[in-house]
Amino acid sequence: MMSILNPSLSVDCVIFGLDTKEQALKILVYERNIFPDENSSNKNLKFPGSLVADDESLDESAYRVLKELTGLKNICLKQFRAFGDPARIKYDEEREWSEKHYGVKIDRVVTIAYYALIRIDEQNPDQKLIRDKLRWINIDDADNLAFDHSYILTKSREALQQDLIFQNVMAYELLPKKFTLQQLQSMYELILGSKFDKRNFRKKIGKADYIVPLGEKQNGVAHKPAMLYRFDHKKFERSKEGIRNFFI
Amino acid sequence: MMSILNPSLSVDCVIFGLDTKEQALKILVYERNIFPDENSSNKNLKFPGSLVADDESLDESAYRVLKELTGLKNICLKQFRAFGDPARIKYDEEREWSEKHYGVKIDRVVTIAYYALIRIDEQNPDQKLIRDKLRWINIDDADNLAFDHSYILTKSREALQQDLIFQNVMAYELLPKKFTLQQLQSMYELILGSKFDKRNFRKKIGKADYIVPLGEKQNGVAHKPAMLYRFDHKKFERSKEGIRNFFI
DNA sequence: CATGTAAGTGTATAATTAACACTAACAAAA
DNA sequence: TTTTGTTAGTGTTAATTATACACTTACATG
Repeated sequence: MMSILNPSLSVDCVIFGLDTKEQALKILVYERNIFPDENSSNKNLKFPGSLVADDESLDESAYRVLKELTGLKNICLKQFRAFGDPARIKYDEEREWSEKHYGVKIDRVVTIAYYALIRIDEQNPDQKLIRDKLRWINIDDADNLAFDHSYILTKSREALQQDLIFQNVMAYELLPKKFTLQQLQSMYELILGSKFDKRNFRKKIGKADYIVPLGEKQNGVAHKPAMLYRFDHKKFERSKEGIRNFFI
Repeated sequence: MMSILNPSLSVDCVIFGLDTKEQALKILVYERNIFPDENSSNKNLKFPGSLVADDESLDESAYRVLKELTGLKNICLKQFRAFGDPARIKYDEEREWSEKHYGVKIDRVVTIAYYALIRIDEQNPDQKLIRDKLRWINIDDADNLAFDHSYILTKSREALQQDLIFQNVMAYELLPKKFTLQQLQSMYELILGSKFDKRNFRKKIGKADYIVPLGEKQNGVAHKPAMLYRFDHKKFERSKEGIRNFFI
């Protein structure tokens, strides 16, 4: 039994996925069909989202969306910004689609935006649950999305970069359970959009006790096999308690 | 002519004020009288805020609040978080007050929170405009505020600290036009809640070209007069363009 | 067994941080 | 006019961290 949806409040989820094989950062988009002539553009693509039910918190709403639309759970969502321009809904077609979709009259909608990080991995059973209207697109191709979602994307990426640099966020969700240091470095590079020196990177990693080497190596690769590592969540949490001594 | 207020959307402004004389960080609160027996507690105190009008953006709404309630303008507001627990309104008295105040039926309200920084300064003419229901309270005394405003305060302070450390935000709004390095250091210490070494602090400041010494010194003080400095906004903006080279 | 490919490793230099104590300049009081 | 109290202002050293840079190793494949 669904509660009443608030017609002026929504949540939207920017879901970043790291494609380790393609070495690409992608986002999950929901495809509608409200502009039939625009198959080549992104006007039909939006982020997974929903109006907020009157008895749920914003976080609950975001997790509900994620679960309903993608089947994903146990992933970490982070609220990063509210978007409330009265003209966010740009086209009549979009408003009509929304009204039909939610069954309520819609005027102005303020959306609370979240981002999440997951890995794109065919071995990952969760992936099967993603519905057919959803698909991954490369983040570099994600211009001109529906509503103000391109702007939301820009802001989400800024927030992610900030969090990655300064808070060491949950970016490890993006990697497989066992990963190589090259994959780790590549993740940083993809998110931050810059390259790092391999040796210096590994020196830093060496100091992080929460990146722990398994005894194990890659196999089946046509080159020197890399050591596999895992991420220790407990040690990570403990390390984050360390005092910040930065200023200015 | 006022537009229609959205009964489920509000903005709230956490306004930090630096009292240079008292060396204290304060916040601006609005006093109501809905719990007559609670003069000693903070249950009657809330942040300046308002429901959002249907034709204004969130930012516009926040600036309107600020101007209507305090007369302040030209100060920088920063959105930092949305708060949407359905049980944010804790007491019937609060709901009744809100309904009477805004003249609409109120159920669940999601608030978008902003913070701002200003200096508390009797020479500052803006200060005269602050209305009688508003007053400054010391940030350390600000427990048990109305609604979830104590929680909002905690989060706003975290956001401010983050922004101060990592972005070098507009904290210079907190200082008088001409300030001493001691005042500057004290501002950092009050916001971040820790102490710094004077010499090391000044060494860092020395590298920031946007803190420029006026030729001038303090006078009338019963000790060696300090050099006065000013803040150069243009140089500051330029310096922020510098590439961030942090990672991990 | 030759080839291609990514893994893995060390050092020297520069830059930054952290810790630490005395003298100088003023107003007010004696 | 001298003394006292108070805050301003200043430099060095040692430790840590950041940066730049090139060759050898281990595997799969042909």
